[in-house]
Amino acid sequence: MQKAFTITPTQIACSSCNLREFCLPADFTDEELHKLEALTSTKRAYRRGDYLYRSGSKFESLYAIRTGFFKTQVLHEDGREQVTGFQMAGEIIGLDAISTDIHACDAVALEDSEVCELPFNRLEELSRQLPTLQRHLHKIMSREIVRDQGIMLLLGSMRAEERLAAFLLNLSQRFAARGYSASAFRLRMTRQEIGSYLGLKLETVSRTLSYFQESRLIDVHNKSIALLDMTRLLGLVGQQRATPF
Amino acid sequence: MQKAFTITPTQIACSSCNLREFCLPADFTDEELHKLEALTSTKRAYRRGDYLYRSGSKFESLYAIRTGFFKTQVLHEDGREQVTGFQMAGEIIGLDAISTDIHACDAVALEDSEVCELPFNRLEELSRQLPTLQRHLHKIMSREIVRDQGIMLLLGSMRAEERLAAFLLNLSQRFAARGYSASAFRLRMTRQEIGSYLGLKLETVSRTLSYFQESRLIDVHNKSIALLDMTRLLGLVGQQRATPF
DNA sequence: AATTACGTTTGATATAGGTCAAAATCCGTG
DNA sequence: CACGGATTTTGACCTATATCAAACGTAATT
Repeated sequence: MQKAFTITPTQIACSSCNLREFCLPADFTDEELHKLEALTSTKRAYRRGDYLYRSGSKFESLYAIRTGFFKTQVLHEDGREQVTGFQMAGEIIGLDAISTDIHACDAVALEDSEVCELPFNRLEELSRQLPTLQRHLHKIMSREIVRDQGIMLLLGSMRAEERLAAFLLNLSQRFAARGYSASAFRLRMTRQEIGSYLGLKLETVSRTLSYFQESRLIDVHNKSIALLDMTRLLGLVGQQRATPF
Repeated sequence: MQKAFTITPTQIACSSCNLREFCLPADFTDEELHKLEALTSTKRAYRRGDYLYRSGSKFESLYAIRTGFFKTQVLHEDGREQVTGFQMAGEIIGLDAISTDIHACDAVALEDSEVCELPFNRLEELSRQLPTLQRHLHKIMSREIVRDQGIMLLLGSMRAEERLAAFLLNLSQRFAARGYSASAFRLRMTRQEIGSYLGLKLETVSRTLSYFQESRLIDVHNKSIALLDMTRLLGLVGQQRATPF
């Protein structure tokens, strides 16, 4: 059996799954590591456009993204859709389904991706035995709640420019945390999907990006984007309007 | 020792706490019931305007609302505030703090209220021993995630009328679930707080309510409100605009 | 009962972002 | 490489909601 976890300065990284969010503070016995390894062993590949799960389908497992990029969306009866999040490597997806045992949203791959399936029953069982894992699971769920509240703040009180700036900086941070460039990356989603996430129309997203470009804040060409001035971008967030006077 | 739980057709209700959300499917031993009872024994009273906890303070416990009404809000650096929820009897509050051990929002009593304190360490410990409790805790957290996603949909894609209609119907449902009238109740929050929650200015809230009143959908006088036509109100939600033709 | 502070309503006007439309660009496929 | 569909950009115009301001109610306080 290969070693399930490798030591890093402050954390243990799961080698089989590359689960940033699932990385755990140390001290497990070999026995426990073995169990954790077993839990995360089922991997699966998805092509761009594939559904990881659909709203309404039965909940069995959480999914940990190994590589790739997903979006989650809820569909309103009348056809309106709301993108509720973009998920990347190391993030856990499917938490919303625990409440009813039915998935409450769709999860769609935005590029070819790999995920680890985490059967939830076994995860619960294991987390009864391993307080560290239990605590970790709770933190992951809580973090999702905090994230959602941040989006409420964004949707409820920010102007288009602020929303977009916050969005770009958030992506930047998450790429950086994974060892990619914080200042240049490829957007995996369309303007329409960005708009849905941010509560804006795609035209507004496009216009605002163009405006950022003129202002030398960013450099966009289609899906490639470079953040040229993070400081000013950061300054934009939390500005009721562009410099009161 | 008084009996901790009383049987209802499908659930067990916690007598000490009146914890709708904490009600659990049956089969606990007396021993287990005793432990649950002990967990939920610390009660506390709050006056209108009191803070249950503040953003930035250390996380120790979740709180189950026994009676009364709270709001939770996050404050942005620049002074903007976003109300992230209104909580009533039987609901659990404080889940956001688990992620960092620091409260991420304020919780403020909107009327005189009573809460049960649930020390989180002991809750985790107990839920390791009682799978039913564990599952329940997970469902509560997941339900919060689903709720938040619903609000994202509301904030991201609904017009003012829809938002308000959805808001009123949501309150109505929750009052009804607690045995109060579904069609007449007192709003515990100001127009400003409603607006913050719904991503609208207080004037827009006021105007929209006035418009609903003219349309004989509701009857408002200050904080007392009666829903006169729930069907039409429901029809409003999910309408891109008022009857296309 | 008078005073004050706070919350609400309503009106007039401004504006951010939506809508509709056309052109430009990108990308996958035969 | 050329085609066709999807995505993006840009323009012109419109509207829902914000903003500013004033009057009005309501509820707590003395």
